[in-house]
Amino acid sequence: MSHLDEPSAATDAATFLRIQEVAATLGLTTRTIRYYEELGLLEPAGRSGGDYRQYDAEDVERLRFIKGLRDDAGFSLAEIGQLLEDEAARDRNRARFRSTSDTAERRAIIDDALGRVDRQIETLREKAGRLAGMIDEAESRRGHLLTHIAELEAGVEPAPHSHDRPKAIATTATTPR
Amino acid sequence: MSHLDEPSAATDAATFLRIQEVAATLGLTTRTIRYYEELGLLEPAGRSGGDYRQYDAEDVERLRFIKGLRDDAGFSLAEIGQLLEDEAARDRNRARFRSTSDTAERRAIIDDALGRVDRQIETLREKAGRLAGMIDEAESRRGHLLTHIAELEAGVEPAPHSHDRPKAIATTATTPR
DNA sequence: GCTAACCTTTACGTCAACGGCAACGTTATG
DNA sequence: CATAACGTTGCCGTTGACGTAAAGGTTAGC
Repeated sequence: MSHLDEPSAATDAATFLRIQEVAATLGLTTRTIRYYEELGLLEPAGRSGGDYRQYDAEDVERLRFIKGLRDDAGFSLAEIGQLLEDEAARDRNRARFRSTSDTAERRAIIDDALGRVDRQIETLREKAGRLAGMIDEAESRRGHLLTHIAELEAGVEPAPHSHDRPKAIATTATTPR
Repeated sequence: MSHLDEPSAATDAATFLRIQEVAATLGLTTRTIRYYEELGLLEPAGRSGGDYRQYDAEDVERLRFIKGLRDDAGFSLAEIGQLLEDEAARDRNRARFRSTSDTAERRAIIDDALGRVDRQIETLREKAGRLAGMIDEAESRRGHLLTHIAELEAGVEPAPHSHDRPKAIATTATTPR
């Protein structure tokens, strides 16, 4: 650590993480992180003198979000790329944002970002809705099972009811497996 | 579920669908359906004399459920296999269920199925919970953007703040979003 | 009973999402 | 300054989830 950074450099190195540390915190592999970068899903905050990737807290958050979209929401990396294209554009906007003093333009940029986030939220809500539908369906099946139990409890005789699966087709010799 | 089976079985063939019809109704390909069968995710109700697969309504429902688990919940086919191993076992149980008159045993079988369905529901709820968490997170980001807009509306002048990303090393990387 | 449209199995091809080397440079530490 | 531990790019391998084509057999309509 003989580099000349700053006079009061105590937490310098701590603010940046190397790829292995990031991978460990998030439960990913370094290969996966590099692959995501290769796909354009993220770009590390910086590089060291020897070209080591340096990640900051924002990068880690972004990766955590990506992992969530992958594991929790089940999106493909291509879809995730679509959802994040937004923020990538926003990152590029930040330079313009800082370089302009025009309040109207700043407002426009933020409005733009807001629209993108709203699209993200809607996409997630859509998925959550369909998932909720599936849960309802499963609970319906559960209720049906409970009904069957109730029938048994009521002392229903094992009558030879015939609402089971019909034998087969009547064309030719049916093959009962 | 189904009405009484009339002796006048004119809709015999109609109750069974061929693979292409199933694929069309569900928006799948025949290849996909055969592949799922190959993985043991389902088994068609029967075969015709010429070995054509014959699907009934229950099969279609099962396939729709599989598709939901894949698309809506984002499970892998292996995970889906785990979740359905349940129903596969239940199917096998149905034969025993019908063949026994022992109420206690019937009760045991249904209880077993109930436990499996409960596990399915819990798995789905878990996923829904994590998805809800992500939505909250996204909404939080949205709120933050609104705050920024409010600041602009309040007439905050573009002060030369210097908490942007430096080229190499930062002092305190508090990520303002 | 002929033909088109559908089905069967078998097998190889493909694309996404990584895993796992090799060959080499960088950083931390005794 | 030696050396282990970690990083870099590059490239090939693998697995999951199918697509696609071949070489036939089946079913439905005329």
